[in-house]
Amino acid sequence: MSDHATKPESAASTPSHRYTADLASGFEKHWRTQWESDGIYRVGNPGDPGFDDSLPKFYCLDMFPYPSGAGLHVGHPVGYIGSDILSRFHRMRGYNVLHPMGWDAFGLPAEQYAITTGIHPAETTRAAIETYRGQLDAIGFSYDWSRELATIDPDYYRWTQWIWLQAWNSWFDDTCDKAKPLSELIESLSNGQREVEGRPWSDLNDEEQQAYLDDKRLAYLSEQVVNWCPKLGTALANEEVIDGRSERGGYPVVRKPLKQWMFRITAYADRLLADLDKVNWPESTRTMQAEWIGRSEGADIDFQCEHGDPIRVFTTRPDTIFGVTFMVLAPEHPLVQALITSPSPSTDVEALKQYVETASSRADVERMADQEDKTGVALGLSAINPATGETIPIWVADYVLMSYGHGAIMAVPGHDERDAAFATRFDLDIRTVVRSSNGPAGEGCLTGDGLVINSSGDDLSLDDCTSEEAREAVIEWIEKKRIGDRQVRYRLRDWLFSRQRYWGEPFPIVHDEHGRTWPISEEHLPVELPPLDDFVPVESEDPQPLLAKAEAWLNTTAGEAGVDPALLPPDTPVTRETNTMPGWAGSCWYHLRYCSPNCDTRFVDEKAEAYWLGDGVDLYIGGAEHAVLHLLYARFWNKMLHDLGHVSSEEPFRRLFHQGLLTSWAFQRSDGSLVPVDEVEEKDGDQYVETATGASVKRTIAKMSKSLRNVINPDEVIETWGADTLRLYEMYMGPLESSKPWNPRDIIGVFRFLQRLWRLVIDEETGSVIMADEPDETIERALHRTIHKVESDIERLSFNTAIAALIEFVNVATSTGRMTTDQIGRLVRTLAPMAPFVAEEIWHRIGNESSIALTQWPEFDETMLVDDTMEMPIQIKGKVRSKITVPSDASETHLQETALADPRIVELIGEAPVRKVIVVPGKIINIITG
RNA sequence: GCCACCGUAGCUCAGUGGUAGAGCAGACCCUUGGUAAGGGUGAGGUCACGGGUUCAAGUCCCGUCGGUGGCUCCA
Repeated sequence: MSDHATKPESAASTPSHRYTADLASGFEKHWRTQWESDGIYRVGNPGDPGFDDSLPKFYCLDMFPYPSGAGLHVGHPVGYIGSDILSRFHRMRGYNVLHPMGWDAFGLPAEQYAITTGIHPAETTRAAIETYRGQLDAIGFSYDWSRELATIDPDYYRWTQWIWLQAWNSWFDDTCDKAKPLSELIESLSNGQREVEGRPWSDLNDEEQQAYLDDKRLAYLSEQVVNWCPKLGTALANEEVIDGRSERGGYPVVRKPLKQWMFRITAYADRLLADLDKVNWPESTRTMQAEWIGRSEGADIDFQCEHGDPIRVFTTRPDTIFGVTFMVLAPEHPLVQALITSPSPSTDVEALKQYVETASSRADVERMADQEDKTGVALGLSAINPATGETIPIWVADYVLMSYGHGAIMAVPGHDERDAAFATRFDLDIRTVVRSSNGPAGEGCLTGDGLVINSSGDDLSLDDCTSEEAREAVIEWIEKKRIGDRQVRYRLRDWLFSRQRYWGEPFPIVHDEHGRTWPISEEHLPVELPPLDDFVPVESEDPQPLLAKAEAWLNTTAGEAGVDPALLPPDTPVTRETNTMPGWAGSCWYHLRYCSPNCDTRFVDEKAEAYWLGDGVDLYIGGAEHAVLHLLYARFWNKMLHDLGHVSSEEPFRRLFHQGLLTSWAFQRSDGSLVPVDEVEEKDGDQYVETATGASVKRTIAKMSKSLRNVINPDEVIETWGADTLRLYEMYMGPLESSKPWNPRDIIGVFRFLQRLWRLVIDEETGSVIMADEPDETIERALHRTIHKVESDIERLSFNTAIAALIEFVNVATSTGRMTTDQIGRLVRTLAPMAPFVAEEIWHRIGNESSIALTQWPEFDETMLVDDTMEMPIQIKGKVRSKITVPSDASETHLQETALADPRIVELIGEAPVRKVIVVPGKIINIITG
């Protein structure tokens, strides 16, 4: 059999059955085809014929890729190889394994490309998917391709739109902390169980009712200041803005008021935070999400103002209230706006007006650039510190943000660095009211907790309290005086969900001429993207979504668009929503769709979902760069769908693992600039010079990127070495989670390992199997140890050590003798999850008919893990001085006697008295002398 | 500035309180003889540094230095 593998070698000297790249690629191609036609990686669902739902399940998910035109580089498959090993391992252990793959295919790059080339994003994306699929297949992944999906498929985004409508039709009930259908709210309003600010529902007119409901929805329309990126022609979510620049592309982002679709993710802040304790995720990722959600405990406090209403602030440090020497309002604060229109006599209106205008027009980049250099203007008004009764000035400054708390702060320059910088800049009072509990009343700004001092007033005294006690006392005091109360605040903002681009899911909603919104009914989904051939964003003061260009599609009627006639007469003229959903939409729920990718009656088949996702995805592997974006959004959608009864588990991804970044060598000139890899030559072993100039360059490690020309294509690696070598090398490089550099010179190491393994069992001259009739004892023991080691290493995703164990075994077996076919079978089954092609080939050569992927994982015998005799080191005072060979089960007494009788030990101890002998059976003997 | 992780052979990395390990590179020997060949044998270590705990520390604790990642006007 396997004559596909006996391709003659070009070099006459090479034995014709040696493991070479040619030989490997021959049988790799053969098995790929065979696996595909036998459908061995296909898995059914509960209820399907032959599907045994009493077996345990393993849902092993990869973060699906965005198929870019450039194709895969060797960094992409790192995580995929890891998850494939786990999937294959679990299949052999008797699990039903769901291991799917798909495409995150909406998004900016394809559209940016369309702008320059005019080629429709659908076309480039489909082509990219084909490339990716071919590249992934060559690596030998065990995906169930019958479950393949792409977020751009109308059959897929139909349900993305359906989920969005669920959110649009829901509200968050604070009293039980979960989402409910809006119909329940309407019912409790109409039957009088609930009122609107003291008014019965029936007293509200139609418009008021609508406005009230719209304000409750989980997906709602809101006019707000957004992160507008002129270069990308779209607004971005907070999570997509880094240091005032767009996450993709790094373009400047400015603040602009726009009417946008939002998600009420803040309603879930406490649950998203609390449930981080329920998942098996990397600590760092949980910390990042927790910090992003940013829970702060504190209090709201009202400060009486000279004129008008009191100013409400939020503070986490009520214990420092005696140290409040001024207040600061955000430039967008209503009081500031009011003062500009009707100024008080002491207000410098011109200065104020100018400051507010400058602040609002400044991009966030600038605002953040000068954190040290505080700016601000005095309002000419004052407030009263409720603790001291003193009059304190009110200022306006852009370091206070309207979007957090109440857009106003009580400034405590003695104990807050930002307030301190502001006070110093404008020469305002600084008062120390906390001292360090162990040190002297300190110089500088103590921002932590301590002991409260200088804090006594008429009806409140905090002196000598700890900060903790003082906080409680102040909260109690303000609550009693009814000037404030305890509060918890989150840093998390609602999620801006509209984009002004073309290549995304359209919203299933239309607007009537009165500005009211109407949903498309379920049976008319999906709202398909209209065709468009011009993708250049419209340049205008008021940003125009691209879909506005599709005029024929844009202006339609309620009936045409699919609005329920019971809601709106079919001939009502309506305009469609022109925003599209962001790239994150499709990835929020793809893990659900994989359970039943072709279900056309529901977004996911109920029984399939309950089986595969009853307790969430078992293992989710993907990059750490999604820690607060995709992973937070997907958790939010999952919770929402869970509340509405559509999804079983509270959390989507039970266990999460981040693979490390694959880096590559890069070369640097003496001035620090980078040189492409292909313009560098090696000299004298460890020196590198730039080919063109001969100047010496320094080797560094950098991300793989086109501009450095240090990108390695997996196709080329497979061509040169075979897919098994690529898989093994990527796993052998180091721990899966660490970032590590691709070093072409190391690949040959794992290739040689496969070659030695092959030579161990296949005669290189004849191609026949090298067999022993009787098992060799040493090999048998080593094999049991190897199976044990590989098994426990795979379970903890430590593939590099598992491979090292296999290398050791092959080295031992090679120098010991031959193996029986039974031993060879167990060896290749142990190898199969990591190097499936060569394992399959040998498996068949030793006479098996069915695929190795469908066999059982080999067993090991505990008693075979230890040898009969072992070498034990003897220490004298903690230093190894000698070694003895003893039976493995020797008693402590026997060990002690043998050790003390060892000639070298006798000599070293000499006359010194032995004070103590520590015997750790199986490990070590330590002799303590006087 | 804060948080997390890391520092072991020239490189990339294992190492579970108990003998310091692997692959690659480099050295030597054997085999082979035409462009990434095979086998074998040496060599290579202040486990970043300084303290502590322990019979025993690469491993646990504290500190310092260096690196990586993340967060950062969030009151």
